[in-house]
Amino acid sequence: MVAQKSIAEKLGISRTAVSAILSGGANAEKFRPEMRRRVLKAAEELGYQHNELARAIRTGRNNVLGFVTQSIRNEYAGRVLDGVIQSTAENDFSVRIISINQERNAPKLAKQCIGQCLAGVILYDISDESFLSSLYDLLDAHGIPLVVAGGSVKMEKGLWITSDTVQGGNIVFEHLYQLGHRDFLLSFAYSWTAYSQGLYQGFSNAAAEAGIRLPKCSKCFFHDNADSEKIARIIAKNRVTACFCNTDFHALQLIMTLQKHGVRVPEDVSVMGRGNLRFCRALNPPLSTIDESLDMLGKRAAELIFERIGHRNRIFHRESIPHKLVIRASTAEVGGNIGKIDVESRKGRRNDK
Amino acid sequence: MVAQKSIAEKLGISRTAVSAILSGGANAEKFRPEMRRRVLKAAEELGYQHNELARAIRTGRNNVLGFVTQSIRNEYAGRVLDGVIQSTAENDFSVRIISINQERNAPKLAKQCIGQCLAGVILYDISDESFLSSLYDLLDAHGIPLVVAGGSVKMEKGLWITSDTVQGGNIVFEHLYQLGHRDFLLSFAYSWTAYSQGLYQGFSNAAAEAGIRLPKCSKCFFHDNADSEKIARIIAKNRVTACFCNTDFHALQLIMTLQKHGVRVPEDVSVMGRGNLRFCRALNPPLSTIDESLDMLGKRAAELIFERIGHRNRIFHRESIPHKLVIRASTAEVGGNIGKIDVESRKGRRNDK
DNA sequence: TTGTAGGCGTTATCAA
DNA sequence: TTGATAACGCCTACAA
Repeated sequence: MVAQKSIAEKLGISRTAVSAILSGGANAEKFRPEMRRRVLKAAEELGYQHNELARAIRTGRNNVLGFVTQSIRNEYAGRVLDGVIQSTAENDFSVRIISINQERNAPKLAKQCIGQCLAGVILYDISDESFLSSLYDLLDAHGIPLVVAGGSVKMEKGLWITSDTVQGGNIVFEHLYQLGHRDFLLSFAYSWTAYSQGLYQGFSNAAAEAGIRLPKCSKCFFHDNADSEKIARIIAKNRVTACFCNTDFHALQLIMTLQKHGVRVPEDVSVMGRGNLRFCRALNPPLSTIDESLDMLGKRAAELIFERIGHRNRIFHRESIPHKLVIRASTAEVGGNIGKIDVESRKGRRNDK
Repeated sequence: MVAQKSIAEKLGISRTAVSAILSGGANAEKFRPEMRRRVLKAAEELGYQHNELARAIRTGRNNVLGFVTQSIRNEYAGRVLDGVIQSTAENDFSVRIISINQERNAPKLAKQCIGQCLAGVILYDISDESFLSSLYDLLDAHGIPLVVAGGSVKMEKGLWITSDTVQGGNIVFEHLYQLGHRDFLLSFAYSWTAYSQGLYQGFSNAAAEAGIRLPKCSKCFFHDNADSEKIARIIAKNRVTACFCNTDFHALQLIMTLQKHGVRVPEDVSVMGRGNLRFCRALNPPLSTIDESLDMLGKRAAELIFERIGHRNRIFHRESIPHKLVIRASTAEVGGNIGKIDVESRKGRRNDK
């Protein structure tokens, strides 16, 4: 390996000079242009490669961020990571992936992060409170900032960045309400998560403001494919005209099931999802959904770390990223087809638009 | 930071002893159990954390692999990365992500890899030959092995691992042929890639062996949603009973378009995709497809690097991973519905099953 | 069985 | 403006 030493020896100058010039900071300015040119030229000729590890060990800072997640093989995590990478690339940092399947071993994870001298750690989609808490403490003891992204735990320490779920539920309601819908079904998977709770809260708050008290059937959960049949039956029985699913996958399943039973989307029932996954636009009808701006989430997570690096005081910070409404063709105005299908179950329907 | 030095000072022993004992190898065995216990206990008490960077700089090897890709936000790359991570975790390595959007700057990338003392580099889905070639040379000069995964360039140096596209095309044909299909349409996006070429070759080879000369209409390419209308028309006109799309996304689009026109899948036309993406099982009908075993691809890529570490001789190695057939409900036996729909365009059809 | 000395490549500090 | 010295944390050879 060609190190600074080789250059110094070749030119017969000190290693100090070589280091200062190659690092290119304010120190390099002090040297004569002639000297600088000679060093740079020699470095080029010898094929010198800067050793980041040596720099990191000396300065005590390694320009690497850790990205911890349960699984990287889903589109959601990929988008967050993409945002993190964008931000780190701009700041000459790089990203290390740490995948902890179901394991929640804080000391072990902290050991990895500290051993690699990470400048900061981002967790995505991990919501085990005691795990997060002890991990935060362990890293904090070494001055390593931790950002929890997309988690749904309430903890009064550390840096947090989440999607604004309440706002998300809000804009879904507004969109559907403006289309004239008054009879809703919320079909949620993972209903126990804070994420789902937030969406529901945002939706029902907005509904309340609009003078609509959600009937019992409007909070309803399903978890697998089989249950989308159940949802379809509930929709038919309860004269529901709009359904909000908390993932695009579930919206997809529901649309397929509805269509199988001859229920048209959006003519008979409007359907919305969440995520704006890549397949949404390929569907028929293309799926209306809300987009979490997950790349922005990742980007901000990295930025929060950059802001914290160097400050050792414990700080509590929480911020959220708003959802964006993505209107496609799976949602439409209500009313055009009432009475044309499934007449019996709809005869008592009020049209309170 | 608590280093070995602190432990040595506290116990009044040499740093050598501490290092040997903590590293836990054969050298540790030489020390008295009593001594070992004392050191381990002190390490625990003081909160000692092993510094990987210092170890790496001393030994010259950093247990980190680089994973380079254009974009990490798609399901394909995520799966490969997942496989890489699995394999690295087993070997106490970790993974660094390097995202190079459209940029193909080999010297810059090599600099990053060398500067971080990476033990090896995996490229996924990058097919620029001159870029790959010079990157290989630059890394090779520093003894860093490079694995090209999923690329489609033919180059006679380095380590290569790809999906067995010919075999993939083969099993698609076999599956459809066994179902009685004789009239095919291949609808490919990115048709210029070696990947697509391989699939086509595998399919047509198998067809030739079965005594079927693919008619002109059997090689047909489309790139966006609008064109799936065109494909649907071609299917109707040419009495096609089975269609193979080279991505699940395109299969999805096609199915949607066909259904919109009242063509039933699989009763009227069988459709296959490639990728086994997550949405496949949520479709109606669930999509039959071929799975590339991308996690296996990533796993093998990492293993190839582990095998090469330490050997500095240039070597050429190429291997491929077979596709797996995933049969769902979008493919079915031909014949049940011939003549029932779209009679005009089908009346001349031969049933040569 | 344990300790000493030296070095990996870099940077910080201080002196010249 | 440049150089000498030391240090970061670890490991390896060799000596005791």
